[in-house]
Amino acid sequence: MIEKPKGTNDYIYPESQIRKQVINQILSFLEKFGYEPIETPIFENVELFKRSAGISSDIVAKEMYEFLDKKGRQLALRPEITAPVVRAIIQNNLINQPIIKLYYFGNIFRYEKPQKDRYRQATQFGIEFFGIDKPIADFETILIAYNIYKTIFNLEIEIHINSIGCKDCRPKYKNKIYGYFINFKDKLCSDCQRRLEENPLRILDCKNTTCKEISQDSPKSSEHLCLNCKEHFSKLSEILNSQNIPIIQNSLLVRGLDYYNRTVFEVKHNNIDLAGGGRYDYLVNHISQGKYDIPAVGFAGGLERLTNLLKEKKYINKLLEEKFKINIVSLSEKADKIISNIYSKIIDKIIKKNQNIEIHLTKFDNLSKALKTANKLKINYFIFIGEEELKNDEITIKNMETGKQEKIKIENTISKILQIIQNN
RNA sequence: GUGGGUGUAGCUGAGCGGUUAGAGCAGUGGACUGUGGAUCCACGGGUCGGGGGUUCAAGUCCCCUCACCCACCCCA
Repeated sequence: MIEKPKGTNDYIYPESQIRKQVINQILSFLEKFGYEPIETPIFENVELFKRSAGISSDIVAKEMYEFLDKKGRQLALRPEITAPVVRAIIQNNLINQPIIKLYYFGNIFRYEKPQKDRYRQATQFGIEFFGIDKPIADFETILIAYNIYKTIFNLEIEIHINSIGCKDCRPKYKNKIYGYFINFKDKLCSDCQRRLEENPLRILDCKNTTCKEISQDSPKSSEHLCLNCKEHFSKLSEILNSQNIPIIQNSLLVRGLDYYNRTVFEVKHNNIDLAGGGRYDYLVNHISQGKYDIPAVGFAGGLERLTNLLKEKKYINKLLEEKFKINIVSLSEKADKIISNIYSKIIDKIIKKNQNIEIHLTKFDNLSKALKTANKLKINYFIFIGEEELKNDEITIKNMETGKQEKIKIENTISKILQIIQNN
């Protein structure tokens, strides 16, 4: 037996149905804000990720699925989707538009040790908003992320938010942090001793008790922002507060991708990170190698974390409401043609009227079995022709809930069925 | 990548050195051959995750391996 690769999943009913409905709700919601869909390849040149998400991030440095194709091109399965979107808007000359609002939905791949909520092939949705560097764009992005979880799925969430500064103030802050932690080097955990040299900001994120205590008195990013960054962040906070978006200012929040600047945020439920994002004003410049310079902000959310959570919350029952089901059954070889004809006509009408019903065509030798099967399928109306009906050119229609049934002439079947559908 | 736990029928669980691996649910057939859901009866289904070892004897003990789960790490 060949089994699926580690960290991957098959999604079968009912989970496949839940996923479909959850993602449909999210995507149609995003379109209300004027976002348009974009699709990019699931593999790209390795360089795209190394130069954007950053060589110092674990995602790129340790977790990428890299491979050579038959001509020796260095490729990678995408570990995130922001860099590909940026690449795509540059390559397709969308860059001249004053603002660009895009959303995506697709798989990402990370070579990690799998657990619940964490798979090697995962599904992300997200938005990217290009063209506005003002806090109002950050606000819109956070508002959308908030409403996806709060309004659509009714989840209690926290928005953690921070500003990590810009290319002017961030290096200075980094130096301060380094200068602070170097004094405690021996007390830091082994990971943090390594981080101190690679990216000292990450120490702020450490869960080790000693490191946490040391971090308490470290220089706070909010106190080391330049005036512009400080103003940007305080304006954003003001707007969010005025709209009663429950934010938690978390000066220890540092995100794992190198391209962020200024605003970074995470959407959390209990301790689960549902989504993360922020501003990346230099990424377009970076990927276009200095040709274009466009500010941007966005976020990405994980579909699996959301659906796993919804399963626990029993929200899914709502998503799996039964459709109205009709079963058309032949009980005799001689009835097959008539039944098939009725079936195809009904299907034709349903398609034209866009009715939300489910229709099953079955064939049994014995009525008892046919009914048992219909029962398992949770059929609402059971319609059949057997020897008895054939004698008088009739068809029997049975309501499975009440058990009531009636015989009608075959030629009246379609209009009767349509009438039943209409009434339900 | 580090540490820990789990893996027995389609699903959920017993069994923890000793007959032919046991149960509930699900499935199939029948009681009931043109009327379902209920009940009763019968039946089918297992390389006990995989490989190796210890032993007269291994689902049970040991080693390796694979997968899943948990805590780190990291992150969606």
